Amino acid sequence: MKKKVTLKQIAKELDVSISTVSKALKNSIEISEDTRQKVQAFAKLYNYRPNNIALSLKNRKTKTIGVIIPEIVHHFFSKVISGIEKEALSRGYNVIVGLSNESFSNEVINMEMLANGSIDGFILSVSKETMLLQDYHHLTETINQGMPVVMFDRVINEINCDKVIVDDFEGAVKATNKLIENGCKKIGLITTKDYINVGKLRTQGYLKALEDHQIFPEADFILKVDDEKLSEENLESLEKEIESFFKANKNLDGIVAVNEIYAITAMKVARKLKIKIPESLQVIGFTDGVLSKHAVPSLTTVSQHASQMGEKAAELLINNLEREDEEEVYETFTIQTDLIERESTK
Amino acid sequence: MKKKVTLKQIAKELDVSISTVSKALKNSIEISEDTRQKVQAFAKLYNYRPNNIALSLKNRKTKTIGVIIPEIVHHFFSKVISGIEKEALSRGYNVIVGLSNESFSNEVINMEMLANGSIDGFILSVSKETMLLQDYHHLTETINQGMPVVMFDRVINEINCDKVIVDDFEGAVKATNKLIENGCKKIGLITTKDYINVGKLRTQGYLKALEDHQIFPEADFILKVDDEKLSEENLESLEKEIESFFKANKNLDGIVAVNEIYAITAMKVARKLKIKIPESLQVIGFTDGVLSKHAVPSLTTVSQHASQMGEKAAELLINNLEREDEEEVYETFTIQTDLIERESTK
DNA sequence: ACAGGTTACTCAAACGTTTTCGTGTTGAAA
DNA sequence: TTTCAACACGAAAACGTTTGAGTAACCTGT
Repeated sequence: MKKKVTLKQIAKELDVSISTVSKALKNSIEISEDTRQKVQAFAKLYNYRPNNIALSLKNRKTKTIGVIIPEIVHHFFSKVISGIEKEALSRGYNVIVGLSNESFSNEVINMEMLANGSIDGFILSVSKETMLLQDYHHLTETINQGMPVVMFDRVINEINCDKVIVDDFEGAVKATNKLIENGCKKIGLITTKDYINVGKLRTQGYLKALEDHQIFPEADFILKVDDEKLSEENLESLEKEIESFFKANKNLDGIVAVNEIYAITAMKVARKLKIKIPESLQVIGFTDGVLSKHAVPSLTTVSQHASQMGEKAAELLINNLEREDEEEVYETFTIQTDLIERESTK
Repeated sequence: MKKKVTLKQIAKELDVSISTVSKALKNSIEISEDTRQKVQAFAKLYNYRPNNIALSLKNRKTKTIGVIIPEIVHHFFSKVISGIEKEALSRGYNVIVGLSNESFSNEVINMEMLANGSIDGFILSVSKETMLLQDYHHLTETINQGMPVVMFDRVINEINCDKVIVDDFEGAVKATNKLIENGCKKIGLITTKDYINVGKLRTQGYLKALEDHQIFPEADFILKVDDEKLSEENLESLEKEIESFFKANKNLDGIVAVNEIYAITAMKVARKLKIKIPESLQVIGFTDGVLSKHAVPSLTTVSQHASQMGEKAAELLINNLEREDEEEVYETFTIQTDLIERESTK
């Protein structure tokens, strides 16, 4: 077991100073051709690699970015991470992830753990609890300490930083328009409670599209799912809610759902109620995940280009980190959505 | 913007030495009650937090573990990560992820990036390409340098380190037995090429179960999917392969598929061919992901307890890191599978 | 009054780098 | 022979922390 070799050890072996070794490895002209070769050969032989931690300490930067997300077992978020990772790797950065599990305190703990020198900047999407509590002190504090932050998807408007968001409003408009074009007259919406920003925006988009087509929005056609009681395991309550929603509104011929699970579950319930898709009910979801692709019928969906979001977020952060001048102009980048048409619409 | 405060700054402000500040904050008895209070108050006021990087350098350990996986947009792997994260957080460790994207060179690059001091140990599942090439020098080298490694799921037997594996063999036996119990006579297997270890083991389990019940294994009943040409987007080739497999073996009444996608696709093809599930064909998959849960009919599946795998892997690694004595006894921990019965079997 | 013992601190080294500045040796020009 | 640049290298500081060893100042007992 040969431990990692350091400059000091090389220096001792070759009977030169540490500085000489360092310079030789950097091909400094201060060092004679002779010693340079000797040092480099030796370093290669012992597979010398500079110690990252020492470099981080010296340079006051770690070349690592911290990512905090609510959960990772989730197509959207894992896709965003893979986008971040891709961009990070290509620019020589590492990615360290923290999971908040939708909990405020976990989010705070994770950020504090990372903010003490471990990383150069944050990319994050806040937890539901944080949005509910509206307590952003951990965000303002880290930003105040001079650590750049990029928020994505679930962003906080009051916080002054770079942001990458999906054009949720426009996505919902597109989806709703599509259904209207396809002849739907009674379009239902399955959405979340309003404190989730993206749910709210999508709801607004849905309403806008109706308005544009002079369709009067029926309050009954909107189901706001209470997903407090909804866990990965407990999907039955969701099914029940949707089932009574369908039963209460038998004449629905189109559904916009603000996420994949809602859409898939709606299709499942429709099947149970012998409602034919897409003949008598057309369904459009959000988030182009595995479920949409593999469902039967496959689900028409609004793609949010999660990977692209991640890449953009990483790009903004790294640009910020590597910018010389300290001008603080924050950018909000909007990712356009695409409607991916599959079998659940005509 | 107030930058992070250091010991040195506190020392200067209070006109004491750095050591005094450090000791005062650690409640050392060497320091008088008076100064201790003064220092602690000041530190609290300025929200002092020790710099992690400096600590890492000093202690020669980073309290960070590196995780290398083939891809993250994948229910199994993201679940493993969440298990790792959970255990890591509770023991004060951070998690830094590298994605190999099933590529050997990416795996090597990622490992090299992290092995130079950034982390204390690795948890990894090797890429397909690595298994194919059978080039493990990056693994042996890091282990030789004294960096602990824990492999999970896709492990290399030749490498001497802690391992966490799924009892793939037994899982396949259970699945196959279940089908036999349920009255299936002609059970097909949809599997991968043999170089994927887990695919191989599951194939062996399938064969063992048949043998135990004196059922002669028909070579025709085994489909080895060539997933070189299979991407996330390109699922049609898979569908075609399975369709011709079904057409060539019309009398199949049971299917064991070694992963979720194969199983779901098999169900999709069956539906297309008007084969009723579970009446005339029963299907069991592996990996209890979202697809299994939400498919119609929902899929009976062999659960691998991915999250538990992650936790165990992290536990093994951290135990190893924190063990005083250097006894190198490597453990291989096997996670038992569970058969989760749903609608795709009788 | 003085040895010996507390008390409350400071010093300095160490972790592994990079980099500025300093310095001894050489060779050549004056 | 003197002077000065060029060359090749070393010393030391710095990043932020911890910690063992060193040291003043004071107190206690005889």
